[in-house]
Amino acid sequence: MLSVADSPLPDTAAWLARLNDAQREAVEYGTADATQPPGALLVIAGAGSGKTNTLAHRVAQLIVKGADPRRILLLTFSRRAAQEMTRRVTRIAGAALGTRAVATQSLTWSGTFHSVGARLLREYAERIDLSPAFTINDREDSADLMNLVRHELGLSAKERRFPSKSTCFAIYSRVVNTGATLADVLAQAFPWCCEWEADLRMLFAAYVDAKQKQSVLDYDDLLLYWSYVAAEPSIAADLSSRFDHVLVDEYQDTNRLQASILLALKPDGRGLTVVGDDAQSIYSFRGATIRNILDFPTHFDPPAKQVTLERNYRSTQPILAASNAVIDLAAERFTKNLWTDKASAQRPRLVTVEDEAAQARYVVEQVLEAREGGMTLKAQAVLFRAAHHSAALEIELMRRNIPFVKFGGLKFLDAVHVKDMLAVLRWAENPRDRVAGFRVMQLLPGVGPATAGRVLDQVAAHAGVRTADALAAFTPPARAFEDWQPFAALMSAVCGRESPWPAEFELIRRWYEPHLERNHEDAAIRHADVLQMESIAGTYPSRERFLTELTLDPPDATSDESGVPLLDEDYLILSTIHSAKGQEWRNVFVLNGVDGCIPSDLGTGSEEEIDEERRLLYVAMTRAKEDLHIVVPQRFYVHNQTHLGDRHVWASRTRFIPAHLMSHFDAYAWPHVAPPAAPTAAGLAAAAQAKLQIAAKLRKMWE
DNA sequence: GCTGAGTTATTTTTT
DNA sequence: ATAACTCAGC
Repeated sequence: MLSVADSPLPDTAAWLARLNDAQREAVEYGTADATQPPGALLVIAGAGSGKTNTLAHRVAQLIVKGADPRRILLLTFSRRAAQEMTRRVTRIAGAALGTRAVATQSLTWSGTFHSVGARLLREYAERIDLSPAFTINDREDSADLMNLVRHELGLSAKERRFPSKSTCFAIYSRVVNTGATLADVLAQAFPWCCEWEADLRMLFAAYVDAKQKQSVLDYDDLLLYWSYVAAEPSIAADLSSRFDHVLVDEYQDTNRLQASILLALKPDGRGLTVVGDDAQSIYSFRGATIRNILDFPTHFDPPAKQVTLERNYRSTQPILAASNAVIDLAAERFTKNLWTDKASAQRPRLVTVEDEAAQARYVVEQVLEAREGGMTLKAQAVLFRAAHHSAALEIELMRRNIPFVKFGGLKFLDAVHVKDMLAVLRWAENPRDRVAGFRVMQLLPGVGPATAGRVLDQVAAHAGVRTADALAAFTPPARAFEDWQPFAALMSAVCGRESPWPAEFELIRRWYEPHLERNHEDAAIRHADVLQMESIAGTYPSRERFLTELTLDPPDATSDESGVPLLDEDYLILSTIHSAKGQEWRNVFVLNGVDGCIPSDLGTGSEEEIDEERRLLYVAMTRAKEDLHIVVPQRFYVHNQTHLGDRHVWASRTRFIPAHLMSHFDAYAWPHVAPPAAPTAAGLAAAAQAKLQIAAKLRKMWE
């Protein structure tokens, strides 16, 4: 890793001077003349090594050196990363370009794979026989469509229960994203569904057929269609020539399909930059494969240039040492070791508490103590493996009136009332969208699946007739008679665009209000959500943009979760580990550092799965800048995990921190039962060993 | 054919 | 705690 010799500092622009040598090498590689894209570049960037900053500087450098920002494609995996990246590129390039900052306004092709895919597909739709007015189904919608198709095929009336709609969809999605066969996916990830292989195959064929007939795409289709477009000879050249530079963040989380898109865009790798960290690959359940990043260099001839960022700017040395020790036990050898010069006497804490309630109290107490010491709530975060792990803590926080925001878990779009409203809009936007129509009509009392199905068939049969007219002509069942007229009138108004966007939203809301009132005890709270939606709707230029962007970039939570604080207030961060990727906080708590949570009981099938769980813990630990607490409840309450009902289980410390790593931690019990004066390493090791053995024996009983 | 009550099974993480 | 399915009653 040399670079100083190639680009002596005096020649380097001042705005690059703050980067370290490796970062600067990554930024400047092949940019002497940005109109001549260099060969492929792989940046292996460890946690906290300034990855986003480096990528942002590289984009800025390309622009400074003459690249056209409108011809730069900047792809990230998550929406949050996309926003952060765009923000930083704009700021850094703005500073570097001075008065020419206007140029950065044109960095238009920046976003998640899915959102960029959606934009491109709308442009190319006509040429691939796809309606440009296609609507996008989120996961729930897709599962609903799967369900509809399943009933039509008669797969619901079997002796043994068919997999649930979301399981069916998860299987389908995995097949698409990994490119593996259905049989392999079932065997590896869904062994309990193997017996349904033939039926599932039939179901998926019908599902694809239904999507095409209805002009709806699911998330996977955005990638799938894109990859086909990119491979289509008549379009490929046009598509790849519109981007001089393609930069990809979080490359370790891309799957086969995404890699194929990149290769189709830049077959020889010229102009292609990917950044990632193999040690932070935690999305294999979505089909992400670590091979993408490991094999990247050799895809090209000559092989891609590789730069490794190993200096960590985030965490103290003790935190980093513990994290390195954890990841070091992975079966696969990793490509780097992080270092820092941030000294600290405070080792990460490993705190044993009695149960989840005590865990919640411990976190609250520590958070408040830190805040009294001057650390804002926003500088602190609580991380956990699964969204529901924070339930006890959320209750405690509400009880004590501590504001918090939760990332991951329940989504705004998952709330029934939000979905109802959206279904009306989606059906108006795309009359062929059966899921939407199906949902809307069943809001009317007296209309069930059968009636709704009949109406949809009639609408579909009279292709030429406007949906609204077909509705008006329909004779509803007697019980739905009163409500039918206003409903038909509403659809007529909305489909006919009688009131412009966003006024039509209000029309729909007024129609929906009585139904909301009738169907929900807590209508008032839900109504507030609908009103909030209405004001959000007003910020979008059109119904189509509103629907697309809401599906791809959903807001995080509904307002009925007590106290979604205003943005300028201080609040504690609660987040799944997955959603915490790329973030950092001064004070980090990791909940349930227990076998069964990390690693999850569900993910201990194979060596690869276990290693992925290990990387999850690594990601969680490396989020901490100054203080890291891993909390280990001894007793753990399990909900209906088996047919035995709720019960307590005795948990043992996560296997990822075995006895010989304990020297990296301050281990103590809370509240202080016995003073942790000098817990000898041997004593701790023996205790841990005993616990592990008992836990293993208990598990063995059922094997 | 619709609704609501009662029964039974339910695998986490995200675009 | 919830979704999905079945069945009795209208």
